[in-house]
Amino acid sequence: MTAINEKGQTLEEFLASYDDSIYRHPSNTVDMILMTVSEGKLKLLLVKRRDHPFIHDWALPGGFINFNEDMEAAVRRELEEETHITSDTYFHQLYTFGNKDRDPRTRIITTVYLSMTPEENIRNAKAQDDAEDAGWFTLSKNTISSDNEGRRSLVTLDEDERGIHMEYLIEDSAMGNYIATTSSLRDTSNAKLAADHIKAVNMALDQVQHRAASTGILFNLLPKECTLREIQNVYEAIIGHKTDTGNFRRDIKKMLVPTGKTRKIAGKQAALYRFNPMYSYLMENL
Amino acid sequence: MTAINEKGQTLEEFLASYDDSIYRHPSNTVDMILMTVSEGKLKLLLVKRRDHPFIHDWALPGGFINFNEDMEAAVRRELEEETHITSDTYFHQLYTFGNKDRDPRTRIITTVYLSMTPEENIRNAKAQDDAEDAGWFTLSKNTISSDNEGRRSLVTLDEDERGIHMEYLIEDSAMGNYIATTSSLRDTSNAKLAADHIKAVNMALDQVQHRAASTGILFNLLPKECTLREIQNVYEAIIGHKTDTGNFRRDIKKMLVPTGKTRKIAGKQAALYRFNPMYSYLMENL
DNA sequence: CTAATAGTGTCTGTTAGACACTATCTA
DNA sequence: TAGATAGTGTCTAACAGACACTATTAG
Repeated sequence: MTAINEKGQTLEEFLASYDDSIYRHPSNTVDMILMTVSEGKLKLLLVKRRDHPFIHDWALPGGFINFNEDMEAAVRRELEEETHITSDTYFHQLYTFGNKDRDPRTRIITTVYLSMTPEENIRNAKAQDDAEDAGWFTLSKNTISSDNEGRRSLVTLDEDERGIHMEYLIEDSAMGNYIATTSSLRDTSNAKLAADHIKAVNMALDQVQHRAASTGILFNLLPKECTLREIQNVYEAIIGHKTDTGNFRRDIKKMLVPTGKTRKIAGKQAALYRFNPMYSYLMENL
Repeated sequence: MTAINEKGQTLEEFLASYDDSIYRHPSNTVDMILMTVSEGKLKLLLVKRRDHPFIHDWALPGGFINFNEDMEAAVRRELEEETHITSDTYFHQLYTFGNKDRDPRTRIITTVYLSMTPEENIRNAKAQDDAEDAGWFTLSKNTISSDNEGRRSLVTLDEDERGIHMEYLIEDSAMGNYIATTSSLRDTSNAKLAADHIKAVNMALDQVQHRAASTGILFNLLPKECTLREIQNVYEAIIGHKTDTGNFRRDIKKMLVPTGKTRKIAGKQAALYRFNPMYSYLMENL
């Protein structure tokens, strides 16, 4: 392991002479799509920015990655700050946004993580010091037109307590061999999302809706043991419409193990199940 | 648009006083999974590192993102350097790797892009100044065991001219609601991949194999007009095994438009088709 | 004619959507 | 008993895998 480079340096000598301070470097942040299901609706946490830039806009919670901090550690830190829970919250990487002009402060490259937690794990996420407010927004996406040229959809974010309504037009169109997506604020609403956050929200919605059917991702929104009806309620909140109970039960059972236990809300007792990720299609799929 | 923050600053005043030079910043790079199909095999371009760190290891081609350069622009720049073509090469973002110790030089956060190009577009990719060699490696992945606990697979990278063989063991196992993946160099081979590049290679293989069946991604490996047999050859190279011709033709035609033209290699003339991305399942899927 | 490539037809088991039905518990 | 929740059974159309078959061209 004492290989030498063309300048005759060992690795240690090379590293000692390595200096990248002559270059200006981007800043790196993590942002967080934090989803939960509450009252049969898919919800997203947004914080209202207290300072420039994008002052008073609603933004994804997030922050800078410390130089000596793993990206996942930064996500966990942000999650704990927002949800006040230290237990493991599920998240996975969604996308990295790095357009050079996406933030007026400096070059900021942000990696967005999609995280989910059961409603009961959230202790009233409250505004942090960099936010003047925080709220859970109901998320939905509806196709308004679709043909061989492309598809147009509407992504809406609603917060009832504060009466906030945001509406973005998403256009997917054929570009050679792939689909290009653009998004634009639709009406002169009373609020808007900061920076390019609508892109992340739209990607997250698409991904969650797609994976809800083929992977066990929705179990991150449920307690470890749950009834078939609870699973179906979460599924319907994600996809945005009702689905057939018989068919849903027939199919979801392939991913479940009965616990033998039961629980009752009203009427008949309901059997409790546990999710086994290896039984799901996760292995075959992505 | 002259909103004022709590310090009484306008956006302009805020930006003038903004200074993040007191923090040490990570470096940001893009790396590239460049795939093509040649002689019925899925190939990946790797370059052999000329300098520390990971000297003499095989690595994904890539480089630093300039401070004033969009990430996609950096990818295009790297692609042109490697393939010597300026025409549009397809690519999409795969994943961002940012563990704090992944590179001994400094904190380096790299975003990996998956790109594909038809074989005829490659002008003999040659080693750049930071590489002492470059080669196209045949990629394959085989499951060696699978049960309710997890799955073990082997990813192999082979280069015949130089007689290079690399073999990595990939282990997927159930962790709560999701699947954790680990990878390890399997045998004491004559070569290995730099840094954490095997993770990116494995993710890329999984993603391409999965998407080959449900999206039109493989058309990025083909000329604009092609025969059904050419499409099937590329498909089989990606998934790594033969498939039924009748069934494949029946299904792939849903994404295609006949051009009316024909072409002949030997035997019967073959009809030429063109891919229409909107006919594919891309819209419904991810 | 044969060899080589291109392309079709059909059977069958599995799956997905639609929908009508039964079961258990409380008040 | 009614009302609420839990859970089942069945029909059918669409789809996917297996596989046998026909078509066109060169020499």
